[in-house]
Amino acid sequence: MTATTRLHPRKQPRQQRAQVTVDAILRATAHILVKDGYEGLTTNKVATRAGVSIGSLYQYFPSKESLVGALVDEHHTHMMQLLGQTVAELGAQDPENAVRVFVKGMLQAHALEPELHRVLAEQLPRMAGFEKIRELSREAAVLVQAYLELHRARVRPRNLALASTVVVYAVEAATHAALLEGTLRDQLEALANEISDMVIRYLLKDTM
Amino acid sequence: MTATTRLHPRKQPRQQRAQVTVDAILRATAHILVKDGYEGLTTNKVATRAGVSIGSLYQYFPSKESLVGALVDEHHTHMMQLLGQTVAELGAQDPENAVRVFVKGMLQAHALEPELHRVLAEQLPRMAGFEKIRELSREAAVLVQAYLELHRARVRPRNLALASTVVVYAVEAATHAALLEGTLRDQLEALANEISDMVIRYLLKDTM
Amino acid sequence: MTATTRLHPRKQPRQQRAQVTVDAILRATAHILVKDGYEGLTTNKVATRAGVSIGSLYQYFPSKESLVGALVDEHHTHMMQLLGQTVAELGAQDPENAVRVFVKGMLQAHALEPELHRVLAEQLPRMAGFEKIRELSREAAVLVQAYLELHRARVRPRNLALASTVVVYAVEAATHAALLEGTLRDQLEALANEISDMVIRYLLKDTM
Amino acid sequence: MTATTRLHPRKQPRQQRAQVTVDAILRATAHILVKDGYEGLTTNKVATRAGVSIGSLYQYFPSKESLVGALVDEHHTHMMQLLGQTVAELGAQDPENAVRVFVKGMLQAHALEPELHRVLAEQLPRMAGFEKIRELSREAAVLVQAYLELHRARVRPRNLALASTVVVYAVEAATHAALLEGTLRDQLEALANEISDMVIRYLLKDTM
DNA sequence: TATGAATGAGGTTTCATTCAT
DNA sequence: AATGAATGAAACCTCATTCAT
Repeated sequence: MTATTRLHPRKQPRQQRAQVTVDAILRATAHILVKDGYEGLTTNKVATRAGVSIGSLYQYFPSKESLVGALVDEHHTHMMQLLGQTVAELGAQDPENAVRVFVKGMLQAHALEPELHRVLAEQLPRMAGFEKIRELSREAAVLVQAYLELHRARVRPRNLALASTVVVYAVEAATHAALLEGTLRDQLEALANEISDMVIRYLLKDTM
Repeated sequence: MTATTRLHPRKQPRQQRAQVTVDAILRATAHILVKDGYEGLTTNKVATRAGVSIGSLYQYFPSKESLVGALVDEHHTHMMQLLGQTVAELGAQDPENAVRVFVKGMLQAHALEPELHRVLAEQLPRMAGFEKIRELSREAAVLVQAYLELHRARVRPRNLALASTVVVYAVEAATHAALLEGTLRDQLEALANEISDMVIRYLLKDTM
Repeated sequence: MTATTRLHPRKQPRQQRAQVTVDAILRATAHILVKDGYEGLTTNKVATRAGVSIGSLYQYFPSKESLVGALVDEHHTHMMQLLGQTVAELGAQDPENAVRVFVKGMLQAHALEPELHRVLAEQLPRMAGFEKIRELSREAAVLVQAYLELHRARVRPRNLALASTVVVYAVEAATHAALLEGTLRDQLEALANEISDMVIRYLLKDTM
Repeated sequence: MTATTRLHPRKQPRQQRAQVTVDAILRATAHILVKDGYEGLTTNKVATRAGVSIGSLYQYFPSKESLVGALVDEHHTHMMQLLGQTVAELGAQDPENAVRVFVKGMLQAHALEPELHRVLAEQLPRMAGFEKIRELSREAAVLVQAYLELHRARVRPRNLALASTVVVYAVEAATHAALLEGTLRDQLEALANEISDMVIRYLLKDTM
């Protein structure tokens, strides 16, 4: 027996009924995470809200961590799908528009389930299996850096790794601020413009 | 008034040895928060590490939350002191240098106790008494906006409230990334320059 | 609504073995209350004596108070059932006999579990949920007053509310004294006669 | 070292200052007992309310029990003094008046500090040292029985021990009911008359 | 397979009491 | 004598997890 906790779902549900159960459990987990935070998340609460017995929950998730881990995976996948579509559109654009599209894409990705995203990003203990949400920035930075290298001629900063990191974290932070802190939630359009302006002026030569 | 848990220290130590005890408890709290995260923080661990009995801990802190709250206050005060000094120097500088000084100040403030800062910023449940660290950004934004209004002639964006928010969150996020994610910790100088470049180009007319 | 502790059972047992558990817990509670008093009652002692884990206890009783409250309810119900039967027989009797029957009924009701009754009546803190045992007297007084009003012609005192209160408390006290103080426990018959004599002479005209 | 807890005050205060301290402590104990019940009585609360340090409290009372024990003694002494005076007047009265005087005396003795009396009578754990309040009835019964034997010619019941017990407990219970349950507190005069009537009719030949 | 009863380690907190100053 | 800091056993209670049905 290894010392690590089980982190992965216990089995793939084969029957449709089982898939329904797994979904109910994940939805209940998300609901309680948003309502009560990670501190307030208990497996019994999840089971009750999902309308299944605690025994059934443990049929599909061998531990509390595997439960949260599965939700993190799911949420991460959703966001990356959306972001992937956005990035796919980037090549066709001139760099300035590309920035605007990317920033808007980031905002949209975070708007998917903003409250759940906040809990997953801010309140999870730092354990194996929970890192994916925070790694999202790193993944985005890689995509951005690749893009910048393709358009190196138009790019002003020389250290592209550093520049892409700065850009991604800045965009991400402003996005978080906007969606989660509430103050900016009704001026998303204006905000997207400001962030885009900032990034364009920072990254590109001879603009605006 | 809601029936929340007691959040404030229970009594002021009057003898010197009591002050020593209180300090030891707060140091132990910080140590364990950094090592094990909020999830791993227990009052018994704190007391043991502080070398005092669990009873002594509860003489001064009526609940686990009050313990963390006191640490948050302390850390917040330290950071604001440092940041306050930085801001005091700003008036004498021309805007471009002011940005560089400010960004450096933010980096220094976060470098004070970076790992503790990370836990306090990222892992605390959202409760009354734990918000101060996250409000730090809002406080900084107010300072920045005041500065921008003074130098409005040199400032490019028109919506100063939005601009200062974007700037502060961006700086803060890049700072976090740098100090906490590890990858950038040995290129702080370069990072400060990049962030400063970004902010200057975004905020100021006719530069660089 | 005040923020009092939870006072009511947490959930109904659905399987039979759960009912067995709940019963065992209540019996253990009674046993320990009698042996060690309310001060000596701890949830761990109860669980151990009941032969269940502390967790099982808290599945059914959300707090120590709810445990005692449930026992109070149960005991109160038992006593009122017995007393109700006695009162039902009263109508058929002439008043003098009715008194003798009632006094005997009170003695029997208290003889049900005299030591438990003592603890419940004498040692419980005054909290919501623990009042029922002491209210028993008030309930009995209401029954008595109704009876007196029916037989007003034979009754000597004019203030029936006062008279029934005096009678009930006097009977109750003498009963307690007899069953609990020990000195009188082997002359219950004689005692019942004395109390009845007293009440009859007090309440009824032209007797004895 | 014996296994029993220390029950008696640690030392007689010699100086007047010390007597003041002891009084303050006992008054604080009474206050908290009335306000919070025995459950809510803690030595630290007592010391704080008395305005002395916890250390000083333990100079005079070696344990919590000795503290309550001292208060019980004091209260018992007060009541017995008052009752003693009443009983002293009894000899000069004819039996019927004697009963009325005695009942009134009982009511007065209980009216001394009714709320404290209630807590001491109803909520103390059954330990050595706390029994005095409950023994009060037994002591009163002895006095009553002595009186009845002196006036045996006028007394109707033959078993004087039983009769005096019945009488004393009945009086005591009605008194408790009156002073503590609240409903009767404003008709004490009428109540004294009812109780007296009851006792006279029970005890004496050819009356009323 | 599904249920929910049962478990118990371990968490937070209190409070009578001791002891250094 | 007085202070109040310190102690720690023991209380209440939670919750992830197991297992009998």
